[in-house]
Order: sequence, then C-alpha cells, then structure tokens
Amino acid sequence: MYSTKLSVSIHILSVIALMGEKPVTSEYIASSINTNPALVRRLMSRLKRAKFIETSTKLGVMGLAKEAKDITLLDIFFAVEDQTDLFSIHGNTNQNCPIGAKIEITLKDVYDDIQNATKQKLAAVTLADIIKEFK
Amino acid sequence: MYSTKLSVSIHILSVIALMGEKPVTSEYIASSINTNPALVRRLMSRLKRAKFIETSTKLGVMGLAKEAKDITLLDIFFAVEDQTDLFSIHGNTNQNCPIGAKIEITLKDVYDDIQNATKQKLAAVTLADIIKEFK
DNA sequence: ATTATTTGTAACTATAATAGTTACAAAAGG
DNA sequence: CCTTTTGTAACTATTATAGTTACAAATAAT
Repeated sequence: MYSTKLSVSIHILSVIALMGEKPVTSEYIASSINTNPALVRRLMSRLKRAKFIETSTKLGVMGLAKEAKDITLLDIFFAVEDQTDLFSIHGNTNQNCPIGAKIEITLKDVYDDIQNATKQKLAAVTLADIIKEFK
Repeated sequence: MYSTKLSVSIHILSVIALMGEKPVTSEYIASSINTNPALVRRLMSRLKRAKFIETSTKLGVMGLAKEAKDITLLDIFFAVEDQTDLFSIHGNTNQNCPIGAKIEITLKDVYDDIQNATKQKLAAVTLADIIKEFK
C-alpha cells in the first residue's frame, strides 16, 4: 500500500487508547505524529464514522467507543482507505488479443486469493496487540 | 501496491511464453497491453536483468530464459519493483512522545509478519499457473 | 560492409494520489 | 454568551506512476 493512512490511524488510536478516559485534542495527537491537526481530524472523522472513537466538539476525543481488542487492523484499513485492494491490475488491454482479453479476470482471481491471505493476517492483529508494546 | 508494474510484467511474460521460440517485439507486446513500446521495453530491461527472458537487438525477445514453472510472482515483483514493502509506515514522529518514539519499530514488526505471509503466497504462484489459463 | 530493425535508455510531460496547510462555520461545554 | 474544538472544504506541494518522444548502439541479414 502506497499510503500511510493505516499507519497514521493506528498511531492516532494508540494515543487515544493510552489516554483512557482523559479527553485528547487533535492538536495533541498531531504533535505526537509530527503533523498538523487537520490531517488528524480528517482521519478521526473516518474513525468516528466507523464507531471506533467518541468525540466531543469542545473537548476533543473522549476515548475509544469499543475495546481495543475488538478493533482489528483490517477494520481500521477499511475505515480509512477508499480502496479495498492491495494490488492494482492494469486495465484497457487489447480485447482482440487472446491474452489481453483474459488477463484481467485471470489476475483478479490470482490476486484475490493472495489478498485474502493478507486480509486474514490483518484481521488477526488488534489494537490491543499494538498498545501492549507501549506499556 | 499502488503500481501496476507487476501486473503488466506478468502480461509481458505471458505473451512471450505463449509465443514459444518465435521472436516477439516490444511493439507487438505493447499492442496487447494497449500501451507504448518504450514502457514495455523499460520493464523488459528489468526482466532481462533478472534472467527471465532472452532478447536480441534487431529480432526482439527470443523467449523465456527459464521455464515458466520456475518463475514465481514474487520473483517478478522483486525484479520490477524498487521497493520490497507492501505497506508504508509514516516516519518523522515526535521522539519526545513515548508512542511517537516506538510506533515505527512496532509497526515494522507487525507489518513484516503480514508481508511475509503475502510474499509466501506470491511465491506459490508461477508464470506456468498463469499461462495455463490462456490455453 | 551496408542496411534495416529493434533494443536499451534518457529525458521529458501528464496524471493522479497522498500529504500538508489554511480557514472557518457549527457544535457544545462551561 | 464565550471559548474551544470538531468537522470539512478548498487549496498547494510533493511524489510516484504512466505515458511519450527521441536516438544511439547493437545486430541479424543481405
């Protein structure tokens, strides 16, 4: 994956998890990541929509909306990434060529199988496994 | 993976494999992919360096340099991609924050494990498995 | 040897995704 | 009512990929 959205989101959730009940602002989280608050809020917005966190205008993030052990990396991935694929297939092949005509569906099958294995691994790791490392 | 280099390279090698002994030009291959010859040659150059194909100035690609069953998707991936990682980790975190200081190494460990599973799957599929679909 | 053809590569443009930034209305706690 | 923060829009900057043009070097074939 080209983007660091998953990685940054895990960072955001880790900070929130470790603060427990204590409210945290996007500004505080941004300082830990060394980026700016708007970028954090953009991801926070997705994480809130996925019901991972509780926020309050005025106070900031109130904490996790579900237990860390019930949030998998795959859940986070789906929450913040628009695409669900890990590999890209080139399109617009020549349909008059027997290979060009069949390559797309062939690669899709092969890639799907590989991606499912990856997703299973992502689903096997939870936020709880990550924050364990920070204690 | 954001790029389609692996996917295009598989396409290139499939065309070459199916042509057998008969020489093919980058122009012919490009027409199957619906792209231009220079892009194909750029990838061909990598595939040649990896000893997957034999080329001849003047005649074009002479064929595979090793059997299709001995070329795995992982081999092709390493041949044409500069990076070996599938996931990106954001850097430049705040080292004064306990989480910022440890997130990078923590994510690296977690991601490495996941990526190894993906690479194993990529290594389990060969070019022979792919071209079987075109016959 | 000469010629025609193709690779191999450099240099460039175009496109698209991500990352980073600024700004501000709306919400809500105090 | 005031202050603070979210939530979001709009924008710029950066980077990777994809696509294109051009041409020297290599080489098969005559």
